[in-house]
Amino acid sequence: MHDAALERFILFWGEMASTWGINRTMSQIHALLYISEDALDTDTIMERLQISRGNANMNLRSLVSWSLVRKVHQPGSRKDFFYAEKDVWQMAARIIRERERREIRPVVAQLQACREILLSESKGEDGSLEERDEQFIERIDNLMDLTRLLESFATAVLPLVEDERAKLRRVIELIASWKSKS
Amino acid sequence: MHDAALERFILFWGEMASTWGINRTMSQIHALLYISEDALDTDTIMERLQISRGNANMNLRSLVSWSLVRKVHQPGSRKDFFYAEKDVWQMAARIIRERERREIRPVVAQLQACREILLSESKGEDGSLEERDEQFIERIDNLMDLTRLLESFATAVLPLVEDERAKLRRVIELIASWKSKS
DNA sequence: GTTTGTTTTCAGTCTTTAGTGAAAACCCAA
DNA sequence: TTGGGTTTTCACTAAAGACTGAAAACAAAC
Repeated sequence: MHDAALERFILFWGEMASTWGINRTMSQIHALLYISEDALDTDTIMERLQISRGNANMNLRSLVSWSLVRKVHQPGSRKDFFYAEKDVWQMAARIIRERERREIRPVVAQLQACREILLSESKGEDGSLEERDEQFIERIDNLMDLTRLLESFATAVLPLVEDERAKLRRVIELIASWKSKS
Repeated sequence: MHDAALERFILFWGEMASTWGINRTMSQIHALLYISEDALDTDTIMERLQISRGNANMNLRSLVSWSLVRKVHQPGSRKDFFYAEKDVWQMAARIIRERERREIRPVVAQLQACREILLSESKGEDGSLEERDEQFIERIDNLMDLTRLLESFATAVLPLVEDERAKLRRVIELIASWKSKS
């Protein structure tokens, strides 16, 4: 039997997720499904992880929205079954894509907003900026550069993960883009 | 005055951090120090962010342990003052290094432990493994590969950020290591 | 349209994480 | 070694986030 190992895997996978700001239960469900060859239904997951139906439902939907798990039908049953992506490269790619979309992209917008507030509120009588404010803007700009690099890196690295053959070509492009930034 | 912009920057920087599993206040202190040209003392930070002494102290220490902020002395005062790293590339490098050390590195050890439990508990009478368990081990191994790639990527990308001149050389090595893995 | 099996929602509760503030420890100068 | 300024600790409290369970909504079969 491999129950002890599975138990341990599920627990630590959940812990790890929570240090990265991801819901613990969501990650535990993911761990369970990743190891299961078969698609599982909600009741099986509830029982295995000792969680409520609401909790299972919410986190399964969340996993589906991250494209890490998909709903599948099982002929002869009206229930939904859930099956996890098994290719770790695809897994990584999907996590990168979603975090980029949900959490990196909005940062540029926020920084831009700060920049605009600064420009509109900081102008002196003669339209010039104080040194202090110029420095502030410069630091905001530096963060924007960093954020944009992260974004472009994410988009550059994704096809690399998803399509083995495209790897080298994309890395070359990546180097070129780094060179032009420095 | 740039107070509205600073306020906004501090708030959203804190929000962003918390979606990445980083303490909100720690990140707000960091935002404040990053924008300040001068080193600030604990009381100034407490007053500016409306937080308690204990909270300020704890999070400042944490920022120092991440190498994002350093304690500095101010001649004529017995207080500690705090000054944030201003180079965003250094900042990124330090965050990557710490997260790698604290949160990626232990994953390999945990996965290894799962693997060992599996091997020791799953052997049949004849020392062979069931198909189910072999599949489990294979999936654990795939996660270990991914984790190791993340690790090696982190170590490869760090000098690249820290030393502009080493950039190309390291990327070349990176490509080589990817090639040998695929 | 009704029954039956299933999923979804959500107000209330629980758990976990973060923050407070006062007391203790620390540390230097006198 | 004593005193005053400063930092650190920690038991307690507050806030945030996650979970529950029962009721409502839904959907397929009859």
